[in-house]
Amino acid sequence: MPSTSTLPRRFYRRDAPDLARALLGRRLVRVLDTGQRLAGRIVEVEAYLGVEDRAAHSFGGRRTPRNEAMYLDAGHAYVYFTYGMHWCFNVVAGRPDLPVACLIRAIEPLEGLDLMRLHRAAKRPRLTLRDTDLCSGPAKLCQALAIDRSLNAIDLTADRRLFIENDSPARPDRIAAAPRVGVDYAGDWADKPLRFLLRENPHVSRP
DNA sequence: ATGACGATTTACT
DNA sequence: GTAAATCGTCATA
Repeated sequence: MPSTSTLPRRFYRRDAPDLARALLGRRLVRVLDTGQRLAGRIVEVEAYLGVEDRAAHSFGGRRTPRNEAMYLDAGHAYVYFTYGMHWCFNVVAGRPDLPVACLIRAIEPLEGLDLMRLHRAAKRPRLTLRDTDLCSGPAKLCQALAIDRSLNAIDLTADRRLFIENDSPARPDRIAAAPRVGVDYAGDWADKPLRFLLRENPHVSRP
């Protein structure tokens, strides 16, 4: 019987591309106030490299109330609001005061699918939700797992509401790299292969 | 005080 | 394929 445990601080303390690859295959777990457990396997992650990365919120050393969590120690959560309606969840990488992070773009739902479906379908009665529609995007998975501002800046190595378990990592030969999504404004940085995903996995945000 | 803009998703032609 | 939805955040004044 395989045992799992919450990933420790040292797991997160590395540069963002390394952490992004290492996160693939791990289990992201959300425990609601009711005790209900929701979880999925991480299948797609993007790396944001910090001050030199034009696509990053911390580009040029920018530090505002919104992105303050990027400057925390590795293993903290950076949750931000965008497009007037969506939340996105990042895992902070690096070390304190280095504003680098990994955006979790998709997970393969494993636990609590019925509740995920309810979360996703709220106010969207016309939407037919296949399993592959539940968590196949950064804002979709936040909806499904009920991740919002209340979880910004929490410590993923210590918080009982949101953490990542030490499941088997993805085999390196199963990992593909591609340009990041939605960062066309970032010039040269838009083309760099900083999006990592599991090959031929149907739960990624796009092939 | 104001205006432009999103690390997106969904609906529609 | 295109466009709407929708508003917090930030830079500028």
